Amino acid sequence: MSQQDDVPTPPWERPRKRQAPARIPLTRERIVDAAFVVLDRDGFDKLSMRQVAAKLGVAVSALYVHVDDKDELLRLMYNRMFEGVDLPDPDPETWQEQIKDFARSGRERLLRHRDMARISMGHVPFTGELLPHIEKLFAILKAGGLPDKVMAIAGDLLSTYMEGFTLEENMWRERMGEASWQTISTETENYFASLPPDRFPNLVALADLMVGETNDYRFELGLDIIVRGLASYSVSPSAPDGDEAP
Amino acid sequence: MSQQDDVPTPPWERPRKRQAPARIPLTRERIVDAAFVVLDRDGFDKLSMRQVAAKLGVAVSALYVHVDDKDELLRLMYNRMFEGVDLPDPDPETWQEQIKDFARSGRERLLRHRDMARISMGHVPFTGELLPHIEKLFAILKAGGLPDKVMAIAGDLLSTYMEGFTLEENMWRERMGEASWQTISTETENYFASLPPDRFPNLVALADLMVGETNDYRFELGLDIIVRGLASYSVSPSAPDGDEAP
DNA sequence: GTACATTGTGAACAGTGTTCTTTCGGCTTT
DNA sequence: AAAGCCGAAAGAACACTGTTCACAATGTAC
Repeated sequence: MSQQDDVPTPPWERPRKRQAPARIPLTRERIVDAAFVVLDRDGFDKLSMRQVAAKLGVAVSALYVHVDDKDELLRLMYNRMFEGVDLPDPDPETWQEQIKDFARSGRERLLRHRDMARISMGHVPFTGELLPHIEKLFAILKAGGLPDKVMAIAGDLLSTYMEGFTLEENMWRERMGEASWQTISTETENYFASLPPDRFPNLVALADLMVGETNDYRFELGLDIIVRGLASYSVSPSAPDGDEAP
Repeated sequence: MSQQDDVPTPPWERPRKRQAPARIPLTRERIVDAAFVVLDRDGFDKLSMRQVAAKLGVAVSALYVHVDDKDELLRLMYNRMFEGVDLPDPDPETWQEQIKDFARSGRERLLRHRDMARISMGHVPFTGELLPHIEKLFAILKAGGLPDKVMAIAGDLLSTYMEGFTLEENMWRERMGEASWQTISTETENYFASLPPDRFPNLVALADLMVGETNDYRFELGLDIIVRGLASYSVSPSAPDGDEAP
């Protein structure tokens, strides 16, 4: 636990000037790292400052030197999600696919850590770090020929769908952690299918489509609906790219 | 606080047989009522079993006779949201408006109580009480000529948007509780407008549209985008009702 | 080598959800 | 009418939570 009983390191072993950091200094980065370890292991409900401190082998109060709040810690975790995001340059030909990629990579990032969607939800989505991404998203939408008022709401629409869908995904998996996904989905499908068909004809009929399909497939479909809706507002001549419905 | 030192009420003052229910019995209903009072007064973060008990003038442990969990209490609050919901019978002519009304009334219900959106989020949306509503929503979508696979995802899409949008609404108002809405929105607009225009041309240009518009307007617009996307999948001949874009 | 400022410590405070045992009140049964 | 009973409420306790405080150790600067 304590390394105080080591002999002092001889001078010729000290590489440059002082000492190689024998005791790794506590930094925001290390705290956030530890928080993610705890999150993935214990879930959001058990993510406490004490657990994070324990993971680092450090007293709780030490965290508060580097982090104001638990809220700030969560904000740092939230911001980390956007590290390395790189949206492509807007292309009027493929803007719909570019928008979809934006949402896909968002969902991917949310699924990377357990309960991440719960942290993401409940954050006003305008921390300074992600302004560049919003800007680029807007650029893509503009390239698609969308009017300003639609652009102004499209960001909310997309992130809301992406976060909400992923949150629901997360919840199904969390709420029944023991049983396998296969078990749950067939059980749920059977439940819907077993409802009285005179009162719930549609629920019975759609039972397999509601839970039987892959989450990936359902996400894609919802995404396509949104993008079609956006495209219907496009004023650019090349908006309907062939497979538009009506 | 305690009424034990009262003299016993003389018999001629007892109205009928016993006593008029001097001590109103604790029921789930009364507990949920009190919980809503606390919620509206103190917000979700301060909604604790102890506060609810205090509101009822009762010990905390008394609540657990009627309610298993805090989770169950939240579930009861969630279910109350759907009391009195009455969707119209499906009409192929106006299904788009019917869908919109569904989302509008949902948002309305969510805004009725402070932080209600946070309770709603984080509930797998299939409690038995609201199966009838989902069924009827499906009926409306079917009347609109939507294929089965689209119907199966449309519910998620709509409720996700409705809840996510309202949650964000709630958050803006909560996070800066003191200042007026007017103050906040102009401040935010100024912030966006003051960004360096070479790096954030779109954010600067859209500043007024993003925060200047009414929440009602922005909600309607997002709703319209979704419904247009849904309608683009309709196979019924009367789907495009005139003002469809392409 | 001494002063300083930063960083980590341990204890404490005010809350939280939940459970346990005890007490009470109103109802039924003699 | 008295006795008993059983569900419901009370009170205290447990194991947590986020956060703050005064104090000790640490390494840096003069």
